[in-house]
Amino acid sequence: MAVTMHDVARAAGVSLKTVSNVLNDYEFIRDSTRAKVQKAIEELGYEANLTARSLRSGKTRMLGLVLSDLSVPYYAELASRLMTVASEAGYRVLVEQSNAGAANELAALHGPFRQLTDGLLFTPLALDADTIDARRGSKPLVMLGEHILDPRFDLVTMKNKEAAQAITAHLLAGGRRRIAVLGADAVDDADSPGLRLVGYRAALESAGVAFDPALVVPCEWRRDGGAAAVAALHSREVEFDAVFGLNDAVALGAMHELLVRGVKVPEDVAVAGFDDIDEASYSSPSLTTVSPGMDEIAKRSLQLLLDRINGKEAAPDGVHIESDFTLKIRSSAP
Amino acid sequence: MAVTMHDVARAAGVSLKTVSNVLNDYEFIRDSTRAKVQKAIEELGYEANLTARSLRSGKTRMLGLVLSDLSVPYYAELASRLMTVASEAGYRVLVEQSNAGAANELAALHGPFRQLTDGLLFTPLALDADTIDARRGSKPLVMLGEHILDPRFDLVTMKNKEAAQAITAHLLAGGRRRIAVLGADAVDDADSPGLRLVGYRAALESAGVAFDPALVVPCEWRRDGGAAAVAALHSREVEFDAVFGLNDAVALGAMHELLVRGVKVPEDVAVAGFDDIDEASYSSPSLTTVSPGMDEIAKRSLQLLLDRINGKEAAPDGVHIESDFTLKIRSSAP
DNA sequence: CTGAAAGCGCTTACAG
DNA sequence: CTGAAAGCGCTTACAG
Repeated sequence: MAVTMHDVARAAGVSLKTVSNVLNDYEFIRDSTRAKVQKAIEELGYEANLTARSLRSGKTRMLGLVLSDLSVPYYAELASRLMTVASEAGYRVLVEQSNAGAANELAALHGPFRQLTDGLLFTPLALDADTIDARRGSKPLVMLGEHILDPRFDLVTMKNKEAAQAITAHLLAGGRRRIAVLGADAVDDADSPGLRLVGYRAALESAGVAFDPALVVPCEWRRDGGAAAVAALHSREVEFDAVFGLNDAVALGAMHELLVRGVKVPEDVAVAGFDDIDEASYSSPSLTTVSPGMDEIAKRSLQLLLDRINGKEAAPDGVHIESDFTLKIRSSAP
Repeated sequence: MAVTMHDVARAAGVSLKTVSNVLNDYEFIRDSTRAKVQKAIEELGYEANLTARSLRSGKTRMLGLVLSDLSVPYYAELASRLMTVASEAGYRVLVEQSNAGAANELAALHGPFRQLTDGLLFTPLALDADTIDARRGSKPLVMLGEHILDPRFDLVTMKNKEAAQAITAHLLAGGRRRIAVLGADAVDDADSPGLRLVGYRAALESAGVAFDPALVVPCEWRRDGGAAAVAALHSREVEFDAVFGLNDAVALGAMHELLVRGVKVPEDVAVAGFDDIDEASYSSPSLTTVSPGMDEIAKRSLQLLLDRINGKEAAPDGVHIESDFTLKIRSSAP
């Protein structure tokens, strides 16, 4: 049996409430009383029972993080940073992997997972805004990423269009004219791929280069997706002098496939990505990409969520935070 | 206010205990009673309060996972698999990052983190066996990795020595004679680096190749560590025709640095790693490495922990599980 | 500034 | 097979 507040109260010769007051930093306690209680806590090695505290207070001091798959480097790096920031604020992060499945996303939105957390950082990939709004529950919910862009929600996003436009402009400035885009459907939508494609087209237009739908190849946002997309371009005999992978994994997979096929990077084909995961600095050649400001995203999304939890942010509509980006020019597209 | 068991009991016209029996799949309930209760649960949308259940039962159905840094690909991939396996067993995984610091490891071993979990998967890097044993607490604890090899603990390890020996033998069979080892001190100890170094030396000996301490370069097990180690070898003008990075990150960082310096891989220098992270298949050239059986490690370590929690594994001494390895021969060292 | 009491929502002996 | 009661260890009004 663990030591309880009762034991501490008895040892210190005070009531339960007084122990509670000391534990919760209540202001008006006589110094002598506080000292007695703290001495008893030390001597008995008392540790507050978090479960009991949660049951009574209704707060768990855990935050939920829903993402598709923790083994995806971008998510792993984001989760790691979020945990660090959360821990400084006295919170833990409980991760739930959705595998981008609607059923899993729905399950994370209420049910046990939600119950265990005081607020949710949610990267939706399958559900739409109305579905989420209908089941959002009463606890704070902050959306990460671009799948949902709806003023009803708190959103933390990156400047997808502007960043994609900037990196495409960089490729164009390097003399590239046939820039393949890997990871988007030719259909424009408001999702991350769609927004990045819009940026790509805007850059082409500014440079007076015609858009060729044959250069747009849909694929999974993974290394093998990028590799398969390059293979598809080759088998269709589409010519290109640059590749813009809509995330780093796609770009790195594409680069691998190009090099395997004897294509020189960047001499024959320049390669650019998006995310600036750690690996991008250490690939060979190192990968030109966009840094979407992951530190800023981690810090500000967590702060927003905590402000909602503590009632410090009271805007009735959603707050929209957009992180800044920077171009990382490396060897794959100098 | 959420719906409680009281509400369900009232709606179904039964007692609290009966509702509890239905929820906990107690055998001897009349079908008609069970049906009544289930109907009430459905209609009211009742969900059990996990915090209350935990307080009463002393079980949280959460498992702790302590590792140095979730943004390290090997740990991210392991955590992802563990979460998937745990979730199938009805458990969640709470991750704690230690940054390989003794204070953090100690804090994870008891205190709030331990309280929140029914058992711990622990990757110690800083603490020694005696310190851990003194504070291990009463809840199940399974050690991952080789830092602690002590029969007092349940251990899940990989065949470090044998695997390192096998991959070194592969490099030797390819005609390499000056194989640099990155990521070990020249001192043999029983830790992962030490064991892998022992395997390396055993392979040299079998092949009748003399061991040269100048080829052993200590470094952090990260991409930048591998890169720095290659730079150090070059500045010391040590000649070598192969690199064995003691994990994939080191090998990939080393390969990057070699290519940047105009060294051809594998023509001039062959490169091999250890771990078989996803990235190893997609680097350029793709990385020859050892797959330590991460799926097996995830499954068996979790099973062992659950068996301890449920009292199914009662061996008084620690159980030692060793996963099998396979060589992955790729382009960096064919 | 401190105390006595109630109650968060469950599970678990104990009866019957 | 089911019920009434106690209690897990806290926090929170309510008094004083």
